[in-house]
Amino acid sequence: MGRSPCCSKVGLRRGPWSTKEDTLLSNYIQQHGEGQWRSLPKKAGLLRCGKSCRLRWMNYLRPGIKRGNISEDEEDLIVRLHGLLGNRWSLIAGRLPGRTDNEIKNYWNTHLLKKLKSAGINPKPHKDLPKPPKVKKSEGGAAGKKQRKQKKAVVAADNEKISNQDGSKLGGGGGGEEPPASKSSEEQVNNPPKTKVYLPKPIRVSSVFSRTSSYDSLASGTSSSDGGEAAEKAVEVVSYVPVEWPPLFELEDTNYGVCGGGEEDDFLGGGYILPVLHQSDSISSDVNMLEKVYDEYLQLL
DNA sequence: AAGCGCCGCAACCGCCATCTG
DNA sequence: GCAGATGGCGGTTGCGGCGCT
Repeated sequence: MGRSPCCSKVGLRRGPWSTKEDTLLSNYIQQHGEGQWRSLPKKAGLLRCGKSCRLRWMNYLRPGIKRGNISEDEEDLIVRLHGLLGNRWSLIAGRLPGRTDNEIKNYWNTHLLKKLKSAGINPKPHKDLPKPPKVKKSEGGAAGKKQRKQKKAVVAADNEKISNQDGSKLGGGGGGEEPPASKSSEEQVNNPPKTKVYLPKPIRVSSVFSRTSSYDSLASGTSSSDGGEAAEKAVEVVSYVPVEWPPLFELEDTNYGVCGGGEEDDFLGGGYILPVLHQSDSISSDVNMLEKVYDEYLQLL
């Protein structure tokens, strides 16, 4: 590659992971939890750098990871989220339970980019979108790394919430992702993070729009990233034209659908994409959460 | 069957934010 | 306030598989 190895230490293995290495890593993390990636390889008996271990775990070994077979609905959502968020793959991945940022990034670069281009659309990478401000330093001071873990745990907690409510039907995805070392959701409730940016909650969504409507909407302006102004962006975002609700997914998606419908906010174009929960208050809280998410983004943009 | 080129994906790298001492 | 450690993210690379000639 011509680059220097990420780890100064020589003698570390690189390249594809063997099943034995996977097993070692999985076993270690199951026993000791995530974290301490630097020291993890040594403790786990792996000749890998910590970063490599983390990547392998996050993208492949973590429970609940879905591999391949990205559905049209997921694809549609990716396109739409990319229109909204740009190349913030981790955020996009957060909306797709079981999908990793790496996978989505690859899928975008290999499939969707071509698809969009072949459709006469030139989706710009939205690099010129103003980056959302990073999460401010913790106000408590001592929050520290815990807060970052909390940030992650919020997602996990949300996933858990969903899975608890719908019986963990998310294909082992969002609900299945349970960072062993993350704080309990209880703790999240007691110590809500004071982050400015709400991490998107991985949810399973139905496609609110036809394929063409997504691509069309992209073509019609979402990709016009040169503007980049907040209002413009907002207009672009809400310029998606909703179509009639598609039938809810079968099986694992039976509990997810689309709420709203452009009555209030047009997050992701015309309707909230929300888990259809059984508890009405949960619905409203999620609506509020998404409102916050979207409002935050509008402000940031 | 062999050679070649393309494509997809796993993995790596650099950079940045944050925490800790 | 500073430096080192750690974790996370996005961009990029390179290998292997596959199809075409």
